[in-house]
Amino acid sequence: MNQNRLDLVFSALSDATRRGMLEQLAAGETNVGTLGEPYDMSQPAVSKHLRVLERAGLIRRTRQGREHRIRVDPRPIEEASTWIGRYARFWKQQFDAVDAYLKARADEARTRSRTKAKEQDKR
Amino acid sequence: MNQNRLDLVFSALSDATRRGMLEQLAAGETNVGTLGEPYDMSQPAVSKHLRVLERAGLIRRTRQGREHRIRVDPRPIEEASTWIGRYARFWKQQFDAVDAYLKARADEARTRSRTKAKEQDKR
DNA sequence: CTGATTCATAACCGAATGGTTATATAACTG
DNA sequence: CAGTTATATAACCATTCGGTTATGAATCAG
Repeated sequence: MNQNRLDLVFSALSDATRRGMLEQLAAGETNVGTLGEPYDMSQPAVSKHLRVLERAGLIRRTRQGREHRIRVDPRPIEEASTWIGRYARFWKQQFDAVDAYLKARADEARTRSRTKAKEQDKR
Repeated sequence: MNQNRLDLVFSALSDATRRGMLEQLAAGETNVGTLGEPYDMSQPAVSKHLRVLERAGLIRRTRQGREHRIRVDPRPIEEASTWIGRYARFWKQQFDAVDAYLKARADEARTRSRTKAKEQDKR
């Protein structure tokens, strides 16, 4: 399908191994072997995970002799964070609004609990 | 593989159709048919996308007659937002620190070059 | 009851995913 | 030079994914 950047980033982040690699890279750039050490998988499997992260633009690599130094490129993460953050904020706000509404209604009900009979809800 | 919650959420978000559905749901809860209208795909395909969102905990459904009312559950998105937000903030901070360092070094180099020029004058 | 509407499920298909082993390439080491 | 090390690539495999068509089940309308 039409794989845009956001698709690739979220897809790359959907694997715990790859998220772990990114977190490991937060401690500083390393080579491929070191990145793969924590995981019980073959070297080609590690190589594939890195290729996925690279295709998503989440890492960059530079050759230093026979080693590949891997470092994070924070820009695509920033993009994804923006999307998801905007969305999360919207729902937090919705939740807070409903919360405030319910609280207000509870207060109101308390103050005129004897005068009011029954409220009809809309929708 | 060992599919934890974060895996499922990011995986669900990695498809533009599903992200679109979530955005559509921000306008309020709807039924399955309405959710699928914007997309050029069969009804079972829509149903499958909803199942993916549901497995990830991103939506909830309630039956009303023959219709299914779909609404967002914002909690898993909040979780994902937390992970990615923390990560994005870390890298922004790193970037800012490097930026500040480079700027400081540039300033220092500027003053040093003036000093060096003076010393050469002395010679 | 009959027929239409809303949705899910089953069965299938091709492509992508995540893993493997085996092999290739390039750089370092003695 | 030969041997070791770091990494990628190829070929393969099972599973998942995103789509399809066909069918089923429940509810609504006349």
